[in-house]
Amino acid sequence: MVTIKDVARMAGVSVTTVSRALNGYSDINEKTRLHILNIASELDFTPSITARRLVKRESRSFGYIVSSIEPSSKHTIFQDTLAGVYKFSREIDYQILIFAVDPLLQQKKSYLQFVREHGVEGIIVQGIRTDDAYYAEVMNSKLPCVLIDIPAQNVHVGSVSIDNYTASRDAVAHLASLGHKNIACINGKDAAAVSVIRYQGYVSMIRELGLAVKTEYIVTADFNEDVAYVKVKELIEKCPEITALFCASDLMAIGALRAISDCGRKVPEDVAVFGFDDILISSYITPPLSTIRQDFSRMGYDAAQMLYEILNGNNVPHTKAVPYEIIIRESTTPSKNPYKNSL
Amino acid sequence: MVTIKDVARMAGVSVTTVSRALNGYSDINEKTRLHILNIASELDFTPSITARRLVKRESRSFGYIVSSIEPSSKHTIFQDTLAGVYKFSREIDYQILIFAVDPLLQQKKSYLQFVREHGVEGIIVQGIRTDDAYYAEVMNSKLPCVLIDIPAQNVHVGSVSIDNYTASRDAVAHLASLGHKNIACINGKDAAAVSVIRYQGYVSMIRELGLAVKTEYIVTADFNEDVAYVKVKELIEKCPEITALFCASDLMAIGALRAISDCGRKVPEDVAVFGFDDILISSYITPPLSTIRQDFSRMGYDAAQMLYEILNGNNVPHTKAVPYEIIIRESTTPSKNPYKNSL
DNA sequence: TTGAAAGCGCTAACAC
DNA sequence: GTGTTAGCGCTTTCAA
Repeated sequence: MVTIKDVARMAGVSVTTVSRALNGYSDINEKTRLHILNIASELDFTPSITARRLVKRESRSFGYIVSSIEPSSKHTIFQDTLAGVYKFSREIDYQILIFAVDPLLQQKKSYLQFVREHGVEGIIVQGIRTDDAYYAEVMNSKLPCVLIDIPAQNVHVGSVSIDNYTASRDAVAHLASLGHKNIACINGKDAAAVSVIRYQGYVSMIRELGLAVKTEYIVTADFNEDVAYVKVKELIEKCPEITALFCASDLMAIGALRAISDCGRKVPEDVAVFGFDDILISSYITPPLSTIRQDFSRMGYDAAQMLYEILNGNNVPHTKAVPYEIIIRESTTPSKNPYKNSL
Repeated sequence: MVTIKDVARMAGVSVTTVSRALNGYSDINEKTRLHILNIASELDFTPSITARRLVKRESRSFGYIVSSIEPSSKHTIFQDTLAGVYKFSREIDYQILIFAVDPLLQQKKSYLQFVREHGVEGIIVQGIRTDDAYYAEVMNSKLPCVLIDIPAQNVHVGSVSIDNYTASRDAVAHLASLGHKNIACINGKDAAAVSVIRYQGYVSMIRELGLAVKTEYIVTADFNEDVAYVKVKELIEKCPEITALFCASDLMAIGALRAISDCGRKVPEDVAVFGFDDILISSYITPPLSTIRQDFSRMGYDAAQMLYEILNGNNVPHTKAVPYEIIIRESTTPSKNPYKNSL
């Protein structure tokens, strides 16, 4: 390993001078600087980030804390968000350390231990629920932190998400514009912040439309496809007058699609189905799903950026609503699916 | 920040003794050890990994090098592999540093610089092609390295993948067992090692079955859905006698599905389609795709494990074939799709 | 404009 | 068993 010492020796200057030359200080003779740079590249010198970290007492690293990295997840949310986080981190030359709060990997370390031993400067948190122990730990520490999809903020905490409330209202309004009056809501779970907000959006638009909010039209399915299948089947049997479903996730919407089909109803003719997320499957399934598209890569990028600003004490809003898109496909509108004709 | 010095002072011992107590050395009085441990936990002391790295000159970290992190990828390969890599790394208490060789993030750093400045002890490489500049760099350096899906090995390089050759033969044999004689091959690209091998498997089984290998039955589509659509459309029009397609990836198979449908043919009745990978969409699309399932999480795990062994100079095979699974769905067999009846 | 010296937080000989 | 000393590779006062 070639160190700064080797460069200094070869260049016939002190270590200090090499350090200054390499870090672009101005109080150095241009000739010496060039000379040192030459030697350094000749020797193929790369400074040790570890040594620099130790002396500067800054790690230039962020933690990316996720509830778990599922090996065979049905969506690419983790990977998309990470892509965004990675992109911004790279721009500011920060490193990302992943920390999965996975009960399966029996937790030897607490989140705080992890953060401290690596000297992580801030963290981005995703996929954690408000009733999670880690959530409290994060909120109570004073480490700069940006939450994705959890609307909490204080002096060191920010949050990034789409405007779930308005998006849900948009979805319900779309269903109503198609003539639907009996619109059910398939929600996730109460411990998920987004669930609550999407539910509120649903209720508010139902009311605004002059429709009644019926408790039997509202079920929760834990963001799970199979649970949704069961719950929607029950729902359709109990309330056959329902002609539209607003689902708080695509996965649940896909379960609903199956349930409706198994009840002998057709989508969208008998029952229209609206999802949330626009995961990959949604455009490939039959019928393709109308949904709210979330740009997780963008959310990751913006989260990392906000974290950087908070870290540097810059006065920026600690909350950010990333744009979303309402995607209309055949699960709510008359079909033009080319497959229909050929199969 | 509480350091080992603070603990030493509070415990009334030397820094060395604290270090020894904390690292479980035996040459230390049990009483002192307990005392120090108490003080340490009282003070909420967490050792600095950075400092330890510097002095021990080992980073306990692996690089995970990918061609790019696509924000909206159509598969979860990156995330699945990372999950596996992460899992093993956690078991041995190593850190993962991601390095995306993304032309879009204009490369300020070379892979070697990255590796050296972080003192990464070994790397796992995925999604890189053999004509990639990084590939050569990796092979020429002597850093321990495990490649996923590239069959290269030497004293410091290992590789992990499924047995692509046999898997391809299985796929073709399956198609033949259904009575198909005119089986085309939709391949990826020659620079991808797996492409070449899958092609060889195809050819070998076609020959073994006593069928003719026809060059016009073999097209490449760059692992791309839309390219596959165009190529397959051409193919079907030119060679209408073809009744089965072996595709080197699910994505291309999905493009093929569309192409066949647009040619007025039906899958699987007129043309059977076989894919490769078993990405998520494949089971949700209509008709669901027969394919070879690859367990990327397992590949990531095994790759990390092999890397660890190589690193430690253990005498293990530098090549590993992870089990695959042949998945038969309706794109090659008569349909039982519940959707069919309801839509 | 340059260098000497101190030190970041930790580990590892070596002595006691 | 425990402490002293040196040092990992780098940055940063402070002097010269």
